[in-house]
Amino acid sequence: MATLPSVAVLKAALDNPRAIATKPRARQLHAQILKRHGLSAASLSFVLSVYADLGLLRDSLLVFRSLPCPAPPAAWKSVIRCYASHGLAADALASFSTMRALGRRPDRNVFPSVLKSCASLMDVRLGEAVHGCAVRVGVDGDLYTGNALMNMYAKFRNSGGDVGTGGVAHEVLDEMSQRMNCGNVARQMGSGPDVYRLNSPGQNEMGLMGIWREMCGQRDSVRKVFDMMPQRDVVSWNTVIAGNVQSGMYGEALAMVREMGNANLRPDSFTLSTVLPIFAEHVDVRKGKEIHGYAVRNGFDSNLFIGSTLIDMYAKCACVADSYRVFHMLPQRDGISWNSIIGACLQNGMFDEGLKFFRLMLKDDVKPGPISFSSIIPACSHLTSLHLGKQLHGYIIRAGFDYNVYIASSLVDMYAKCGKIEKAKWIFRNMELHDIVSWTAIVMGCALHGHALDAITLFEKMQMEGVKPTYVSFIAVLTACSHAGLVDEAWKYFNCMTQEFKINPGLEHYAAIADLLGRAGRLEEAYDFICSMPSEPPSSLWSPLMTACRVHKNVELAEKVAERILQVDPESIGTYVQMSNIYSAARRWKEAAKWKVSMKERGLRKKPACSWIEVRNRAHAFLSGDTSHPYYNKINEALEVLLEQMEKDGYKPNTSEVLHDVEEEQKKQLLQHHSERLAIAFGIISTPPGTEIRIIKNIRVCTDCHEAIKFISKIVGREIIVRDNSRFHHFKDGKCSCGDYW
DNA sequence: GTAGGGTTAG
Repeated sequence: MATLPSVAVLKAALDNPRAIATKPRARQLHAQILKRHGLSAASLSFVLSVYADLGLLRDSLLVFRSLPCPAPPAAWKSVIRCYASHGLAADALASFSTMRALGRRPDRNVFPSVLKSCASLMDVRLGEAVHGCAVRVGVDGDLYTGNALMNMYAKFRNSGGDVGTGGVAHEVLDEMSQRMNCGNVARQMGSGPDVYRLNSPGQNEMGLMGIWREMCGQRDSVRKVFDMMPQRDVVSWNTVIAGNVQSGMYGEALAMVREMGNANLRPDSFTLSTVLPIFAEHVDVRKGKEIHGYAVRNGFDSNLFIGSTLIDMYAKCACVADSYRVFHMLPQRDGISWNSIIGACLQNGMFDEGLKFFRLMLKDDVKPGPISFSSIIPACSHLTSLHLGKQLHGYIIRAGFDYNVYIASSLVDMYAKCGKIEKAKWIFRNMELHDIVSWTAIVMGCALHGHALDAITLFEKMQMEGVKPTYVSFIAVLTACSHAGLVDEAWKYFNCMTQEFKINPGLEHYAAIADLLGRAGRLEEAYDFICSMPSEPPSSLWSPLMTACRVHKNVELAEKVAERILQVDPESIGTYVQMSNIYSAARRWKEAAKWKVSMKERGLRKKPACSWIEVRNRAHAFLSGDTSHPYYNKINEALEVLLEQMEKDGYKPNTSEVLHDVEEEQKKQLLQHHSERLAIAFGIISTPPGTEIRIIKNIRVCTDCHEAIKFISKIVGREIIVRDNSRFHHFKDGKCSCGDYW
């Protein structure tokens, strides 16, 4: 049992309350003081300040409520500080109001907490009122108060048009003054300041002009406070610099870093981690490295904040190797360092590595937070790993993160990309709040699964709910139109985007329209449309048209397109392959061979068709004609049995898809062993009857396989879901969800 | 009183 503190210890504690560093010690002190000094307001408010310093909200409130009314100013200060440090801004402000209503004069120590609360509630008017109050009390020249003022005004300025949320605090105040008028403030405090916590957002009462005036005003407010401060420290400079960075005023921010020197202040770790994101955004590794060097010379490189900012900066500049180096050099790591290195991998398309770091993080006993999950779930989407995604989803639910908008959006995307569109829709429906990203994710999901009408309906519903479509969401809705052959709708959205929403169409939008025209067989129109682009079309825009030319057997246009592609991208493997295939399909073997030879001469190799399937948590990959799988014999046997039944049901192999100059029987054999058929046959023999089979393929399904899979789905009575490089096909009962349009 | 990591993209 701990011994009670002696009189000497107690005396020491009174001189230096910060020496009490633990909750039990604080409680001991509390008990001792009660024993020696009784319930005097002075001694209790001393205990209160100790509790508040330790951030013990409950204890602080208990002591506060036991104080005789009205409480001394020091007690108010402690409670306000405690509320503010717990992020309970509304409670902090309510207490501040009550304190003033009771005639307690605030001193300079209380303003930083109050101003911070105004900033976090984004309450511009209240913030200005508190500023006025600080001026009247005569503490606006105080260093801490000045710094807090600048921080607040910078936050207001950077919030852009979000001033409306300030209504929350207005309601607090309105309610406060009503209660004040009713008289019994002491009774309210008795029931605890919690009664002031509100959850309904207020309305924006300010007109556009008002907001505009406020914004212009705040541009200067930060600077005005800065200029008028009688003394400034590093924090003052850092605050203004951070404010500038957050509102995109990079030039001014960097100029101020240089100016700091004239004021005899050296940039510290705060300054550096504030300006580093500038170089990340501008992809300027050279300048970023200079800062890194400065950090090393000044011993800041082991700082966790600098570390994660550096990792992020290098990643954004595509220097992941440097991100790794910084990460491994860190003497210790927190959750954010891990999130940074995971994010660094994912931003650079290194999904497996990202997952590796995620596992190491767990092994290192660092608990993944919401941000870890919203970073790692997209890795499952990219790798189409439903198994892993489900596992993580389970973790997310257990941790209670499933209501986080970021995470929910990434889950919607993950399930859609892993073939589970119904699950994606279910999660979307159950989200309590839909932002533009979650809407876009579900619209895109529907588009990929060929649910074009759902996609369009959702896109319209989104706008009815007041969410403005963006660049990316138009890509999603155009993709939906493109996969369903909805040419008129696509044009409608394309025009609506440019004219109504003033969004400049990007490559992706052009690609969707061009792709659509091509698929619809309007090849010349597509060609002209691509040529109408304001800048030189890249090869990625032409290649869908090339595919369309192959599908619609238009050799002449294909030649024109090939020429355009090779102009911008002479190494385009796809073009050589496509041209060779197009000539083969036209039985112009000589020209086909010419393209193949010239491809070989350039040392270009075609990427092989590959299909894979997850069975019992393992991925099994198959190449076309692949005999290497341990169960190959069984797979082949299954394919034979299936083929027999398929032919009885009326399946006729479409050998025109085989672009080799070989005998008819051999062509059938080649078709029979396309990678997707091997994967499907393996799926049929290694999973329980009746369950769905999910295949992923790296290139488009050929028409013959598409036809064959329809028969197979009916014969085995199972749903077969095939994801190719652009969309999903759901085969069921002899039909495909794409309606044979893909 | 100041600082670091996140979701959607044919």
